[in-house]
Amino acid sequence: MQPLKIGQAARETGIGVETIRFYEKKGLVTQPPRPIDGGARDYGGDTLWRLKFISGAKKLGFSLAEIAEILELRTAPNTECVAMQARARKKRDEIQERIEGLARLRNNLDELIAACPGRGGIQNCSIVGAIERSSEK
Amino acid sequence: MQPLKIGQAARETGIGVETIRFYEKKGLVTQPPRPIDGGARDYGGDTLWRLKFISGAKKLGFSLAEIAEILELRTAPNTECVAMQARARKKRDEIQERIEGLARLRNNLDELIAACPGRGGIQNCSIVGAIERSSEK
DNA sequence: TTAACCTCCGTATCATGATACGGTGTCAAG
DNA sequence: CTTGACACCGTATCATGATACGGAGGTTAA
Repeated sequence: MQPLKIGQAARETGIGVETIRFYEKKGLVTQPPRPIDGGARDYGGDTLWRLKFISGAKKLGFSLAEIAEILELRTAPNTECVAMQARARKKRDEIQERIEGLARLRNNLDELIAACPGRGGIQNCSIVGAIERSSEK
Repeated sequence: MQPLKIGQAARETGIGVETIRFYEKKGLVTQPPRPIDGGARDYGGDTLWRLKFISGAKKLGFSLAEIAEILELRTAPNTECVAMQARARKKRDEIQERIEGLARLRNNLDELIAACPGRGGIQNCSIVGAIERSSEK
């Protein structure tokens, strides 16, 4: 397997070159060693796997900090599968809470929109008034 | 009506003093003029109204940039109520989209959690494998 | 009168997740 | 042998939404 240069790994994963370096600085991936004979570093193998994992986990709503934790979890010996399951559950519940909060928000806005007559000057707009009052809640 | 000092306005609105100053720098509220006789600025009247509006709009999920636009809208003469209604509708739709995206996320996680046996080493964890594969989608 | 508390203001720092810039080095094709 | 495309690396900048710090000066109550 010939070495995968950073630009190729970037194309492969859909992550920008600069972003890969950024992940290195953050410790999410270890910067591959420079070959003894010089030349470009090899971003294949485990590094590529990690980059793909990061990309996938981000799509699932995990923050970089959370991803870092999960990656450590995976690297640590003797980690049980159930620990990973617990993370996923926690994240699921967080997402559920965010959904519920947003749904409440949407319902509030629906009420405001329904109550607004949609004509006249903004000085008497019921939405503006309602937003003002909502600061008290 | 005696003047409302920044600290009092902060308590009244639940916004920090530093944050009010931050909103001034951002142009969300105009810094009230200093009284001719010196002393503290008066954060009552329109300024207080704006601070309350900002607080309320934030609770409805509007970003500071959006709030700034809405406040300009309200300040501009001849703005129609219907323009405000359109903003609210747009925001409502954005929130709806975010809800749907998050719900998809939650469903993905539910599937991962259900598929994971919850025992054994993390090297064979189906969740880890699934996250890796999800980078390709 | 003196301590405690406030205002005012500029500047710095934080978290999160990147992107951009500038310079040097290396390598391969034309 | 030169041009172009990368790699490499440090540093700077962006957006968002704040919070923190330091110091000068005003106000107030004991």
